[in-house]
Amino acid sequence: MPQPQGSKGKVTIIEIADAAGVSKSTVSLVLTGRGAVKPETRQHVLQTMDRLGYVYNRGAANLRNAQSRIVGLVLNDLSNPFFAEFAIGVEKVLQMAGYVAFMANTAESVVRQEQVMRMMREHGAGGIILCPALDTRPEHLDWAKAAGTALLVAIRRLPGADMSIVVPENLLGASRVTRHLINLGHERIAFLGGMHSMVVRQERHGGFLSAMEASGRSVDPALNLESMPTRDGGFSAMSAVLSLADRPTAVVCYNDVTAIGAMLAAARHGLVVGRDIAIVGFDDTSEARHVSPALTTVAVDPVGLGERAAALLLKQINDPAAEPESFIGPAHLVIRESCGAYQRALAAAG
Amino acid sequence: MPQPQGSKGKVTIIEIADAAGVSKSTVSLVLTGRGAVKPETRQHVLQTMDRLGYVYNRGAANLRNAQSRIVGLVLNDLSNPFFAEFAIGVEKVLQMAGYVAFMANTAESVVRQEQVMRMMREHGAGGIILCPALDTRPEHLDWAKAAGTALLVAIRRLPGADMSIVVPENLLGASRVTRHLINLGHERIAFLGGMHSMVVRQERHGGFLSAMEASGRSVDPALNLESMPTRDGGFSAMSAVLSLADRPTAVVCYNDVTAIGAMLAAARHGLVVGRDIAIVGFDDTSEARHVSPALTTVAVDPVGLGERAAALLLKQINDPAAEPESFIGPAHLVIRESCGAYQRALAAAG
DNA sequence: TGATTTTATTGGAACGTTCCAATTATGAAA
DNA sequence: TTTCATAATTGGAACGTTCCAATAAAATCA
Repeated sequence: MPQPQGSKGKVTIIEIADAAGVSKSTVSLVLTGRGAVKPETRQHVLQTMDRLGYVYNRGAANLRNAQSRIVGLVLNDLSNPFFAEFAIGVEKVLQMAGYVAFMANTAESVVRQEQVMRMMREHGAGGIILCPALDTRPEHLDWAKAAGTALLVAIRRLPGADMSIVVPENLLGASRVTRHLINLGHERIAFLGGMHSMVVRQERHGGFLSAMEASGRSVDPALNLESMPTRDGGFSAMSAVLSLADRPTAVVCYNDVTAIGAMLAAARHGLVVGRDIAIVGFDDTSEARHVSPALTTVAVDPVGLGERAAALLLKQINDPAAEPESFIGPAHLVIRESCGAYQRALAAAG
Repeated sequence: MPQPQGSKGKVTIIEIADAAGVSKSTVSLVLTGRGAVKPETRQHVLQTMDRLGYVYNRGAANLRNAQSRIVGLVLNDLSNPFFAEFAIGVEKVLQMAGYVAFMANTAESVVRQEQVMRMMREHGAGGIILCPALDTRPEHLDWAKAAGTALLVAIRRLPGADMSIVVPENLLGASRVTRHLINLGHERIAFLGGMHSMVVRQERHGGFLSAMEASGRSVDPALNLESMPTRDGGFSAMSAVLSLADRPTAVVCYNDVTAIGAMLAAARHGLVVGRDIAIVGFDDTSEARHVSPALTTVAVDPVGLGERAAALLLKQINDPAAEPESFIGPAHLVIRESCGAYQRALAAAG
């Protein structure tokens, strides 16, 4: 049985060498560009590769020199556009650096997270960017130090783990948007959404508290409500708030999706958001812009965070001795309609 | 200089063998589970691995048996939530099958697409799911047949390429939503958005035409407008339509994002969408639900398409001789407010 | 020209695994 | 027991690459 060219058994460096009449070492040299090889030889080898449809086997190469140029990206929730944009940023800089990325979605499951990270390691990932699933414990990540694998935690800070981190300025962002509401004259302000076990909530709620306290406002514990970080969660938390005897006049939400749920609930109760009640979110997802009234929120540039995370990881990979480093991404206020600032300005002008 | 355990040089099968007092072959057997090995031996080897922090080197293993369990996922636009959800579906079934996925975003660039596919191949991807960038030519994909790599095209059909395909029922979906408008009594209906070179547009426009013709409506070529498939594109195309002397009463848009742009333009012209004019989209992205008025559109279940694509690719990988296979995913009408059906029903009832 | 440096090329031993054929241990049948 | 069959285990040759030391060819210098 004759073997049709390139049908099954991949063509190797040796076949290239034979076909081009040189040694495999020479072919390797043109492949890696490391040694000195006569231009005409290089040319000839190159076109032989082209002719035979050669494809470089990095697995084999890595076996010897261990520099895989693969990194893993592990996301807790890809269905959230925030993480999708984060992924875009990560992938962009990796691609430019000649790396390729494994990607996995854990859907908040620590066991899936464990599985995919192991898988990625087995396949030779030289580093991993992890957006940790909800109840990830720092000790779950100890293998990284032991194995010398670069590991970077992003978006959700992992308390107690000393490694590189890329997160947005949750505290400052939340305190800014709260201060904005205070400046608009609100006294009773609620904080709504997210579960208290979430670090991100702790940070954002911390920012909320600090702004409240800085302005001398009192914080009513009845106005601090947890919920799942979903639209439905926001809806029911807001409904609960509205059934209170002493309603708040403004609500700071854990993130945009809970804020949108909260807006729905407010509308259902016959309130006009932005006039009868102020609602603000966090993240500035694209939905924030399109919802009606448009949502006042805090923008954190997920693409930029992704780029930063990737850049930091690459640095860590290339210099394993480097100290863990942190990047805290800026968070700026985006004023739209849901806080009522625009209406108030109109009223003031009129 | 002593070598601290597990610091740099990864621990190999041989070190496990030595530590456990067996041969590397035995270790390999417990690893692959292929041969017969005494339960107690297996146990002992297993815990030795655990103790020394062994991680399986699949690269090395693949060198010999070539079954990489890696597949690539190449997306033309991850920032579009539609593709993010598609990716979720793909990744889910891959993960369940014990595969790991490379992921890359081409941002509609064929050269990036070429690069990442080559990269993935070099890293041993056994198959690739490709959502092709805009002007991908079928001949760009010829390497796949030659190299025997499983390749599946998703979402955007590639005319002239005979390979497995997973796409939604664009034609039927568009004809359904058009028929819906016709049933609501509309006579002059425009088709708006997308460039005519896009296959998806051709299909959707085809569906539009077939519904129009089936109902005896005449189609005015002036009511067929191209635009970039973006919000801005939708906005300007809609503006152009509205400046026409003989305006349409309904507009079928290429997809949700152009439809949302069109809604903005209509509102800017003082029209109330759903009352003064009907606007419908395609895809049922999450924005469709949240925009106001909520967008009537066609849902195509991107997660399901992703799952199907992955399943099909795995099948193809495991049986390379199999014929190319196609899956055309269902597309069903989602009636919300922007088409005015609800108002019309109210009016009829009152 | 011959001696010397520089530039190109090359075999062969790794790298961490699997697989085959060969060997040894175990248990059942005689 | 001895004899077989069967179950466990093992050494060594692959797999496709890189790297090192060694060699061959070409260029430079006296």
